[in-house]
Amino acid sequence: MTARSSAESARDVPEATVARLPVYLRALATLADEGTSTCSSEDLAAAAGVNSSKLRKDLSYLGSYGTRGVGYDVDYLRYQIAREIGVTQDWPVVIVGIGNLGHALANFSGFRSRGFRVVALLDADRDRHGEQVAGVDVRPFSDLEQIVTEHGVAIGVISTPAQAAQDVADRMVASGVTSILNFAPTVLQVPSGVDVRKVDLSIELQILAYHVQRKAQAEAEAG
Amino acid sequence: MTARSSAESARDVPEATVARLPVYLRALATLADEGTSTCSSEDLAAAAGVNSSKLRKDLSYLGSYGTRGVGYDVDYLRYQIAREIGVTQDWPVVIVGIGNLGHALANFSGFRSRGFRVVALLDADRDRHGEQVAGVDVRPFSDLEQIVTEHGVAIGVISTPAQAAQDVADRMVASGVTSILNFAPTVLQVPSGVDVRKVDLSIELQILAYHVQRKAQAEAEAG
DNA sequence: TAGATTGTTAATCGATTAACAATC
DNA sequence: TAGATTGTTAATCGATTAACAATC
Repeated sequence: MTARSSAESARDVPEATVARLPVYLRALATLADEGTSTCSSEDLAAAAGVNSSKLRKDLSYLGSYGTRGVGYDVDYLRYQIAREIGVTQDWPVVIVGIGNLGHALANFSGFRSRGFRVVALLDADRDRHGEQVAGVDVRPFSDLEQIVTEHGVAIGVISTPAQAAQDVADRMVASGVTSILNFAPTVLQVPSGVDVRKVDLSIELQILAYHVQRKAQAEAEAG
Repeated sequence: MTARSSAESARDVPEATVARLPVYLRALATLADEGTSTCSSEDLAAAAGVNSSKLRKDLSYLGSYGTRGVGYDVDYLRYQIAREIGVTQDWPVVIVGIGNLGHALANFSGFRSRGFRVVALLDADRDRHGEQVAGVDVRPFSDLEQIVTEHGVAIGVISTPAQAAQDVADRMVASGVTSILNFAPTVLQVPSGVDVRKVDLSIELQILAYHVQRKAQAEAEAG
């Protein structure tokens, strides 16, 4: 619909690349902590666990931030990637479902250090209201809309049981949340334009189990 | 090296398909709970959140378990997928790092119901030893090798801080673990033949942040 | 200049999807 | 038989990778 201004950095970073940018960002942070000020694509690729061709291709979608014959300035590249992802600012996040997992998420230190700020913890269970987790009050789920509006929350985290998740997602979307990280083991239906990413422990384990079984079969056939 | 016996079910299920099989399995379980005994690829695809072409293509790698003009028998297909993944048996799992997240994982009920059994919880911190979490004793990390050998553990879960994770992975691999689910925010180096899957909260949030930012930019340009 | 390393090209590989023949 | 739905084909799309020209 809108003609893309050629002045702004080329959009249309492939999804696979977007998913790796945070990995590069972390690898760069580690290199910086170790006192490294310059690195080659080979160095950074090794730290990120990818091959250097892929790394250079990924970075090429953002711009030309390296120097031929020299490599990349760690701090500079770090800033450019952070800017591309959008974590030079802080994102307010709301967590719904303060059970075991919700507790762990609320206490997760990586939140704050990586560009996110937990502005509210919500739970449907009255008995939890008023309780403090990681210095934040647990409040009624019905406060969702007010909190989202007040803090301009765009990202919601769902750590409720599966049967509550769809309703929570619906309420989040209705309140203005456009991106959801779902830990509940269920498929969420959301309108187009809303992004959902899911983290599912038992799915991950089942994928691993498949490979264990396959390796065992391969051995049985070889032996 | 070994000629594949043509009698056994065709191996070489694409990785993308393997990652979806557990999703289908869960959707089938939901359908079964609702009393559905037969479903079309359209029904199952909707429940799994994929399109039906993809579903049928995925299932075709396992065999021909449907009936043209009719659909799939829910229980039968469920068993066939469970068998393919390898979750008709129970897999012993060890969790290392019993902090907030480790607690949540140990208490996770989906473990048992989905083909996994937590046989040990290990932590380097003496103060936690003897503590019980979800009915399982927390034991010293040095017990790892004995436990892996005794129970034939192939799958290990790492929920330690980042700086401990590589050492834990090394010790797991040395003990005989061939598949690792890593919750620590660090890239693990493992020998070939060992599978690692990682779950990383801050990476997931950053991917969402990127999309929120992109949507905001698109709106700004349109408006 | 010579050596090093980026950014890009082009070939390859794997995944998705629509369409439809096979068949219940 | 007619209608429904699978399993498969083939076209398309997106991701990966090696190779190398550009250039510091």
